[in-house]
Amino acid sequence: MQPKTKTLLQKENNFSEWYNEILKRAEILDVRYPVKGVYVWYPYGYKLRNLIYTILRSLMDKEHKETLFPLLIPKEELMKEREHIKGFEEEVFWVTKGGSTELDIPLALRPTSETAIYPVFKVWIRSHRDLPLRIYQIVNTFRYETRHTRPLIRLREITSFKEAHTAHADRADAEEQVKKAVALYKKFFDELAIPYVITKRPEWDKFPGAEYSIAFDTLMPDGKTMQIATIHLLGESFARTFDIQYEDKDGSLKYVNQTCYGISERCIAAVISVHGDDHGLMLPPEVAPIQVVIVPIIYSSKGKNAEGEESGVKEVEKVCLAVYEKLKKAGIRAFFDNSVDRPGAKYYRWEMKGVPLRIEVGPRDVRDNRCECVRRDDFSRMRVPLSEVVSKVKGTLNEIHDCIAKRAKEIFFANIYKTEGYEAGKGEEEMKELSTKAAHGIVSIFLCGSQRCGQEVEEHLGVSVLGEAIYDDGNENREGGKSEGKCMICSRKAKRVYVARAY
RNA sequence: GGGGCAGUAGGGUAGCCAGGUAUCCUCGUGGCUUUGGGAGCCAUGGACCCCAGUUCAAAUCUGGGCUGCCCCA
Repeated sequence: MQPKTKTLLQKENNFSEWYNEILKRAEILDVRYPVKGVYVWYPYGYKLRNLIYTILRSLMDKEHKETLFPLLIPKEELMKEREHIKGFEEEVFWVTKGGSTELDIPLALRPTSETAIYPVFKVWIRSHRDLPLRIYQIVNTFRYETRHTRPLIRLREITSFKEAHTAHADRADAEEQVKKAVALYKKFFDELAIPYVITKRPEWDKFPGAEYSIAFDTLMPDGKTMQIATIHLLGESFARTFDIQYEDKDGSLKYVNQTCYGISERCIAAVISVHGDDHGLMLPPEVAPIQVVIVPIIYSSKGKNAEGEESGVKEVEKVCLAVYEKLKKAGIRAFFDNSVDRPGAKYYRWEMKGVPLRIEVGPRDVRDNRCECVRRDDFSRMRVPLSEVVSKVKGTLNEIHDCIAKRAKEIFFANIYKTEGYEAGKGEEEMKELSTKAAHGIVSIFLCGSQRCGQEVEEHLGVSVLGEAIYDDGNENREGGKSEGKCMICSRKAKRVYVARAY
């Protein structure tokens, strides 16, 4: 009856430990592979990954074509774009030998694919009719991280990098694409019920080679923000480096204008961390590998009937299977847990794995022609007549999505602290308060664009500047507030900027 | 980037200071009894991160490597 060693986890008090335990117990990732910063996907975790990426794919496929470029990039290509390579140089894995023969040209394992893709863009793009060109791929990329690696978050092999690359006839069209990408990512994270802020990264923190970078950040339970998506306007810099030109209607040769944008398995880390609780994972129904688990309650403690146990067992199983078939037919990912464990053990197992809804069927239910449904998000229990199972389950799954989305948003926005005046942080006390707020959330202040002021704030508050708040319109949660003010350091003209401790 | 700690069965641990017999829990397997919130009993299986050094003898001491974790910047 009493749990002995398998105690509940504590998400709030010790997020780090909670996170590692969850990955293991819910069978998402096995961290025992003997190479630093690379991990093994368990089947259950892999299924979760694929369901999440199915959503992403279907969003991408509307306007992009999926492709696949090679993992290996010759050194010359990788080194072509100066700014770009400066940003990655120290993180590149090199293949320098074939067998025992030293390679003439060292090959890089892609840290990202610009330099693999753009030489091909040069060949593919000839006329204005080839534009806009929008492609994407979902691949693994490699970075020699020297800092502390963390499953799904800081990896040496990113296994699930969705990167999109687009080429356009002019800058206006490229900028339009940036906006579309932002809208697309919004939809994606809304489906995952992950809240976010969108910012324009400061000059000193943009993607190497980009004109500007836009990023989505979410808030982790330990109060640090995590970047979960980035979108870059590349302009003509790569086009000039890789000589990607097209012939315009008037016969003139012009450089293309480019964008690129990406999402990695950090989005999975976000789903796990934002929604999970002390019982384990809590998956949005859209991406749950198992949406409904059916648990049979074979005997009641006193309910063996006179004809012997067999008949009771069979009745319960029959009803379970009937429910299972119905749900399956309705396109719901259901699982009938007919294993030998006792019911309680099954409850704990499937709660850990984040299954949104559990259906229990016992002798009493069979007798009354019903089953019992228990929600993962609030553990509420309801009795459902067998004839209404499918519609009730569908409705409840939708409700669960809305509830966990709402809960996640409330927590998120409760942890954004907005200042209005440039007086903010002027005195010791004020600075202290901001610092406290920044310790477990996001702080919104006014800053001019200079790196000096940015760094001063970073040092004083122990934070990173995420960037200028943008694309706020249309989000009911970002209640008003001035968008322009005076820099809290130098009091020059400034914009609203988010700062936080970041991953 | 700087500092600290650790690695013992599938998982979690005791033992290490002070060298000699590896502890407990969980887990796996077989069996019987059980089943409305982590079942019980019996039997059984399984480990000292790697390389070198010191030593009659190394999980234990020394050096190096690999891997993991924590704190600070």
